[in-house]
Amino acid sequence: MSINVKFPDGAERAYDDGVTPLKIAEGLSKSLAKKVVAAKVDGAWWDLTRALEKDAKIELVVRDSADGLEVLRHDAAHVLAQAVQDLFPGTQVTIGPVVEDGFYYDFYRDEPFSTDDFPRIEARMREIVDADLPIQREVWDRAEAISHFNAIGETFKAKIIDDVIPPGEPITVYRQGNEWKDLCRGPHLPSTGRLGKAFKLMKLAGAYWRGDQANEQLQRIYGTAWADEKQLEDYLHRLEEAEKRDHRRRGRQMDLFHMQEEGRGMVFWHEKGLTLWRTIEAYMRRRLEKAGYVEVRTPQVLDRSFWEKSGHWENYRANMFVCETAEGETLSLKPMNCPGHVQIFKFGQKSYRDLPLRMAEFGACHRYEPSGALHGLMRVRAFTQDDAHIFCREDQIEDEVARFITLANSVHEDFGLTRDHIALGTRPELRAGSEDFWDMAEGQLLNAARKAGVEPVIAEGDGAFYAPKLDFQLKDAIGRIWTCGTIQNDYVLPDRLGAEYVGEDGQKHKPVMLHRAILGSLERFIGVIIENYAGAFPLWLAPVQVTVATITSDADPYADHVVDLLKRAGLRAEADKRNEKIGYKIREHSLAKVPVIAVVGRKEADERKVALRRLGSQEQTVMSLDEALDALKDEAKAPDERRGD
RNA sequence: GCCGCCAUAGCUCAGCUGGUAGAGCACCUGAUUUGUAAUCAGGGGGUCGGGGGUUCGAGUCCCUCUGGCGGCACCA
Repeated sequence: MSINVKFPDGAERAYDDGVTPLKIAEGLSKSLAKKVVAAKVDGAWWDLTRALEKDAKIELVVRDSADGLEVLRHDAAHVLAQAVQDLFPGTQVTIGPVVEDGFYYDFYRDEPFSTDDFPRIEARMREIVDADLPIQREVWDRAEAISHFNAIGETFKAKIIDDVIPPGEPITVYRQGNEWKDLCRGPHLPSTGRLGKAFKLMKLAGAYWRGDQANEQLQRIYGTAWADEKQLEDYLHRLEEAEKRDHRRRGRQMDLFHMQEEGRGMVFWHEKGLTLWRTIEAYMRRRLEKAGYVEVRTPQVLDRSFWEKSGHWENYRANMFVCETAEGETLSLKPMNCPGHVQIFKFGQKSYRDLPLRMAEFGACHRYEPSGALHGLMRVRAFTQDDAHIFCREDQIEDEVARFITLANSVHEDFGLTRDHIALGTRPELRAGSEDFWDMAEGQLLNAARKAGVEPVIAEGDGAFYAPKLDFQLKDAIGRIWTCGTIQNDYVLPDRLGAEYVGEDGQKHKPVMLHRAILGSLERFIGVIIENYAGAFPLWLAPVQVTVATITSDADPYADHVVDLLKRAGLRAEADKRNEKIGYKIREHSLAKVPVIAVVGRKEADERKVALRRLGSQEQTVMSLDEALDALKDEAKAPDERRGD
């Protein structure tokens, strides 16, 4: 009997019964046989040494493809697990999946691991690779597998079979060498040698069994693995580059902000950082005003009874900063702006003619975040949202959401961020409202997104407890994804707080409230753009736009004059008149990422000129002062001003 | 909050197995007036995160607290 195999390019060949993908690869070319790590048979993963069972379409997966890397990383996880169990008897294995750029394995062991153990573990991993242990797939009986894993003390594996693997699905066990084996879906390499040496253990972390805080605490070892050493080096290099962009480091270097012990999760904004803030805020105000928003401001601290009415006391108390007065009142700092906005909406009567009412606030909120969640500017306890609530009729929702998507896209682009995708967070497990309500609310967001020409990626269960949401996932200059911007269609809060408007029919109706933010919070967004631009802000955002550097003190009065004119032209300019060489000044301001350095010496002063030098360029352009003022004034326009919108 | 790691001058870091703190940059002073990514010389600066313990002796070892970092959990 023979087996007919179809290749992705359409070619077909016949093979003897029992042929394996590895044999097929060997028959095609030597180099392919070397590079191949697994196969896909009729679209399903297939081990190289597993015989084909019938006619099939086959795809050979090579090590440096995305699929191939996944196989390598999965094997690396197994090699890690074997190494750990060799070195630390009594350690139980749990799960070891592939993640972006690498893999991890969760272990259960009484004694903690230390990163000091990594060299030993890596060395043992290399021995396992060198030994080139054969890896074999075995199909086990379900009950037998459970009792076997229990018998050898691998209770987590037994639980996986019991709880996770649906009955009827085959139980596959991979044997690595003679002794070691692991429950695994596969596929795996034919032998450990094929993994190669391009792997490295990266970090150690705590994790919970099945992600639940109530369960056993496990120890997670993260590693990375690549097709070859070059790729590994490149990856490590990328990590270093990303670290250099770190907003916490750059924030310090550029004197933008700092944080200190007594205010965990609270930011001290320095002059330059606040300049950046104000530039962004001013830009947003222009955008919002043009988009038909009104701006309001609501109180920082409100009585407990207020939060009881809004439902926050019941649902959000754990995250609220609560305080008491000498007179015995209990108050809370606002964790959100929405209930306050409803009060403004409710003040006086609203008519359908007032809708949609788009109410914006740069709202300073405080939330008690768990200490372990705090992270630089990205996760803080005091932050300012570019918040707004759009009160509208149900039939206006889709249009408003679509308009919002358009606005948010435009804003994000102006900060050099490109959209990766929009996520639709659907009903979470704990939620308010009926299934019908959720069907309707999710449908509205989906339709609205499509109306704006976007097909959202579904994020199952990611919605808020009262409403589904659309989250903007943005990609920065080095390809990292950040969530900035969200919109939710809330039917619950306006109802709960008694917001009403008078409709065309003269009757009272309940408005729907769209919670939305474009930047998210100013803090976090500034963190994101610091990393996106690696501190080298475009001219319109740079805290210091122009430094006028003198060559000798002869040019000091002229430098002051130039700075004065630049400031009058609306530019943020400083003079550097220090008694230093021009090379030194250039170097310093270049490292400080000042976009334009204007060098002035005696010659420039005499001729009323400046020599402009742009960040990242070695060239100097000498031009008249007036020319330079005009040019810089124009270049420093914010993107919206440039467009004239 | 949980697990692991870390905490030395303003910053980046050195300080081996315990023997009473060091570099570069920054800062201050002086000299130098300089033409496009670091001018030279001198100087000041640290209760080694806090507290406790072991020891003749602790930056170094142990305990504890605080904070930071990396994950996990959380993230309307």
